[in-house]
Amino acid sequence: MPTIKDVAQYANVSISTVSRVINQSAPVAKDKYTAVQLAMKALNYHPNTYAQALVRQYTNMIGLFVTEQSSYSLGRVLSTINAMLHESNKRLLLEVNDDLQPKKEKVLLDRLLQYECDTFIIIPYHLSNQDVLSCIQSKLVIVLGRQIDTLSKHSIYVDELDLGYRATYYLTELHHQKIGFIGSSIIPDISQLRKIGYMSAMKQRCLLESSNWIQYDMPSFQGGYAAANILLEKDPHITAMIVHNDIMAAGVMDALKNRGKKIPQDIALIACEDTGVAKYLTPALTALRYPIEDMIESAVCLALTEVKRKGYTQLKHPKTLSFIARLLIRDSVSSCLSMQQ
Amino acid sequence: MPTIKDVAQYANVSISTVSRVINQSAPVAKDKYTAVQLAMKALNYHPNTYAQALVRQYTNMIGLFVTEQSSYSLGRVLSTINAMLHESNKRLLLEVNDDLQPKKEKVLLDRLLQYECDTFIIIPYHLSNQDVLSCIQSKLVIVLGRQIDTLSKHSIYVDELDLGYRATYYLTELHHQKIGFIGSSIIPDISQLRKIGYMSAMKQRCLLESSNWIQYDMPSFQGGYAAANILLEKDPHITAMIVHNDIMAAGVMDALKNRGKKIPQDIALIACEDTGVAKYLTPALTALRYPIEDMIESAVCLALTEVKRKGYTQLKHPKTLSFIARLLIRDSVSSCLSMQQ
DNA sequence: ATGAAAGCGCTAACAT
DNA sequence: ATGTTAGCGCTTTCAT
Repeated sequence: MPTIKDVAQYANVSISTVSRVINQSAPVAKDKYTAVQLAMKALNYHPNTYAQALVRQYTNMIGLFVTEQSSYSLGRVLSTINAMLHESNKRLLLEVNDDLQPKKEKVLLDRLLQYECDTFIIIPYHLSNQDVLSCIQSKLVIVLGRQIDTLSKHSIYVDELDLGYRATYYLTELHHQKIGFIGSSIIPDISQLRKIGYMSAMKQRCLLESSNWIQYDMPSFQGGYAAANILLEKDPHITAMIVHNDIMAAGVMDALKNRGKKIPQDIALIACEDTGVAKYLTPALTALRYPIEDMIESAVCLALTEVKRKGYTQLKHPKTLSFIARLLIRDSVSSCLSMQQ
Repeated sequence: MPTIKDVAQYANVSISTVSRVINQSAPVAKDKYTAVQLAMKALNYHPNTYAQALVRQYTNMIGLFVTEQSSYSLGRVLSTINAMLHESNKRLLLEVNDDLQPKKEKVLLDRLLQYECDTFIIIPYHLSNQDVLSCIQSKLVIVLGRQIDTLSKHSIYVDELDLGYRATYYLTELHHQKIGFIGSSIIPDISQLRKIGYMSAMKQRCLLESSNWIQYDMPSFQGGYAAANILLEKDPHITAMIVHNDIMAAGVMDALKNRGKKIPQDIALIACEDTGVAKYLTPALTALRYPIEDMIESAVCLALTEVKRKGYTQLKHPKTLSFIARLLIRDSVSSCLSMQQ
């Protein structure tokens, strides 16, 4: 690999001059300027980012922590971040955990955070807010998907209470009254908020509620399958279910099929998260979808504005850190009035 | 951030001694050793990887290029790589392209390759082998999913001819004779190999083949939808279809449904790639699945053994660079004999 | 066994 | 406008 010295030699100038063309940090005479550019091209020179980072004290590297099979579609998260970082000429250092490895989450997160990134964007999954805070220490970290008060300027999240409320309200508008709620047993915070929304919508519509209608399980196909069966054992008269996510809902659908229940004729189904498979299910699943792209965009804006360096295109600070899920109406919900009772 | 100097001061030793404890590169007296360790803990010291990289001339960083919505499940790829790199204490620098941005593929790949990674693992998508080679130059790159002769030691791929052959053979065993073939119009190399496999299986089973049975389109839901319609217009007597991937197959299923054709009773369906949604479709889709985990494992082994550094756990060189897809039999194929003609 | 010092490739402050 | 030089944090000779 050629170094700045090689370029200087080739172009017959000092290394400072080369540095000046690279960074456009000071005026350089035209002839020397082009000579340097030619030299760089001829030698296929690229500045060593490690040497730059060492002296500049910033790295142009953003650290990202995500979990596979979390509430977000990994592909959307990554390609959105990547596109934005590309524009800003930043690089992405990635640490991915597997959703089946809850214990590795802290280890991997700690590992990532010890690296010399300018900022970190993390999407915690199993970790509690408390654990997240303890990992972060004094580092510059943007947390996605959690509302953390002590990190109010740096946490970006979906209003889960609103999400639960709206899912429920939508069903009640279609005259459903006996509505089951299936939450995730491993991310109780989020399910808790949604449940509050669910209950407040039920109350507002003057509907009864019953603990028989609430069930928690793993956010997996198997979890959904199990939870749906339990729910229907407890109360066979349920006409609708709100399910933690689409994967779990696929399990619910399988359970309903085994019991000879048709969707949406016998049971309406709505998923609180669309990880991407919802539209491929039969019937296509009505679901709430996180505005991932917007959230990521805000996160990256925050991340980049925090790292104040000259010459950056000033990114506008996001107006809001709280986002609203969008209801995607597909084919798994119909009016209770048209149901085969 | 504390530096090695701070640690040295705190522990009352020279920075050389601290370096020796960090790297275990030379014997250090017990008392000083523990003093240094205590100091590192007390100051929460982590060596600056940039400074290390600069002097060592290697970075412990692996660059990865992938495309969202490629033939591979991004999540599986990333979490497998990450787990392996974690064991070897390497970091992952990621560049992701979007499958809808074919032109950005070269730009992003070039960008990645100019960074100071020890090795690169790339999974090209739209790029031709020729383009890939021109990007690589003299860098240490492992290519996944392509059989590139001039890179024979560094390319890891699935035997696509075998894949096409086996998909076809499986259908013929179930007495299908008029078998449609839907390929991808944007990755013609792979479809071409599969088609050769398809034709050779047809020939071996003494079956006719017709150009009416072969169709190419975009590897998307819409592409599958369109291709299936064209195929059935050309020959309504087709009893089975081999489709490029499961997403495309979902489109095929939609087209068939609109035409009142039931799967597998009227048409058998098999996908050449399972990106993760196959099992959620109705009926669950019989598909061939790339052995992603094994391929990634080989890629990382190759990548790490190429970077020869002392103290590495010697990873065994993979025995083979060519992999065989696995047939996952689900519910979208039944015997032609049992069909409603 | 330990410390002093050179140097990895670069930027930036200082001369000129 | 351009060159000289110190120093970023670390590893690695080279002395001792």
